[in-house]
Amino acid sequence: MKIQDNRTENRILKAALKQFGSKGFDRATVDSIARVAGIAKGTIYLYFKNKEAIYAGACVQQFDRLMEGMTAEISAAGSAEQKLTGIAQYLSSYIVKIRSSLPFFDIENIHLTAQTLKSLHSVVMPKMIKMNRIIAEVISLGIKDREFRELDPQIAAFCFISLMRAMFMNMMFKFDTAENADDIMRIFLCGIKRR
Amino acid sequence: MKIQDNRTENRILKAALKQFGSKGFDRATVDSIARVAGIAKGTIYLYFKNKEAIYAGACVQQFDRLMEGMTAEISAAGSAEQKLTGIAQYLSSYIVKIRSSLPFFDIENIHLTAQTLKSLHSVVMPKMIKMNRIIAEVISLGIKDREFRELDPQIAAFCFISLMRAMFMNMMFKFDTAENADDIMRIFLCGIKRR
DNA sequence: TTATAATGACTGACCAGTCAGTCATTATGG
DNA sequence: CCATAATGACTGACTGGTCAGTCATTATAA
Repeated sequence: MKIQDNRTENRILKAALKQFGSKGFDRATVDSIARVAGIAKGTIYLYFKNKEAIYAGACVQQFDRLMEGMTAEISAAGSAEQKLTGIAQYLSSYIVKIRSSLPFFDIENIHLTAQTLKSLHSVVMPKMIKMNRIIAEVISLGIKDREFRELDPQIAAFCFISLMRAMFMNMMFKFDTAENADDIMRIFLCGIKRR
Repeated sequence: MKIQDNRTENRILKAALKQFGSKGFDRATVDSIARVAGIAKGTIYLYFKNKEAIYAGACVQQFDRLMEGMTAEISAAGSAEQKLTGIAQYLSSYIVKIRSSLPFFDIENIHLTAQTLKSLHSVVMPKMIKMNRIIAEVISLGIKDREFRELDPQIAAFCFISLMRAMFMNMMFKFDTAENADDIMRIFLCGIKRR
């Protein structure tokens, strides 16, 4: 009962990720989330106030997991370039793991959803800003070490994240990613490295 | 029904762009499109088979307009770098013009929608591929002129478009774009230029 | 007068959220 | 050790509201 609490909530979030990921907010039904989670619809409302809250919950969980893995990569030894490459690889492996729910990570989709569903904005925005800051810090480090040229780390971080995201979204629709990923990374790194 | 009233169809598409742009496919109602267009709902169904067809129509119209403007920039004199900068500026001005409907151009949103609404996929995909090819051709030119280094033009084009899109989406939510745009362009150009 | 264009009330399907009731588990007390 | 009571997690039929698409009717123009 008490212990199961967590299990049930997690089952809901897992099902929600899958449903929202594959169908988007509006087309995923609470019924379908319940069905995938293997529980009754009513149960969901014991754990979440409404549909938006389910979405927000899944969002926060995923962002937190991503952030955790990224910070692990950053604290590993190596140059700034190596850290960025490490993050890219980590993201890549994570994304493969949750492949079928990938569209959930379409940040612009989150943006859009957050715009429509006001309550999401306050939950998701800080996470996105934090993620940008974490990358920006790595780039700052690279600039200080004269590894990268002098540029605005925030903007470079924005480019990094945008390219990552675009690449993964692309991966969804074609299946020719492996070598492209390196090429894209190279363009980005050439763009910020000292020469 | 013989000679379709072009004016009415255009009013519908214009209203559709606004509604789909600000609310997304599912939350924009056909009623609201009719209201904005200043006609009755039934009239819409004289011009479009269903809601999807309205979306597809607006999509195609916007892509075509964009493509037209881009090819104009490309045929202007100048280096490949100048052409790319020209395209970026054109896109920027276009986007400012249709500001309130910007999310409509969230390509990943289209991706998502297209996945759910299979019929869209076949309409939108070729346009996206064509857009990528147009940019790739400019980059190929730059490589041939030894302006850019040897790299896969398709992938570089993908990076260019991804960064453009991300930038414009960002513009939607913050308002600090003007100078950022240059910085982002510089990172990209450094990434592909010969050194 | 006739053909065509436009209208908007209506329908049927769908879905978020509710709530009265079930049942397995745990607590109590004799 | 057993019988009864209390708990609360879980259920799913139901409701109220929304919206895409239809069609009988009306307006317009030729």
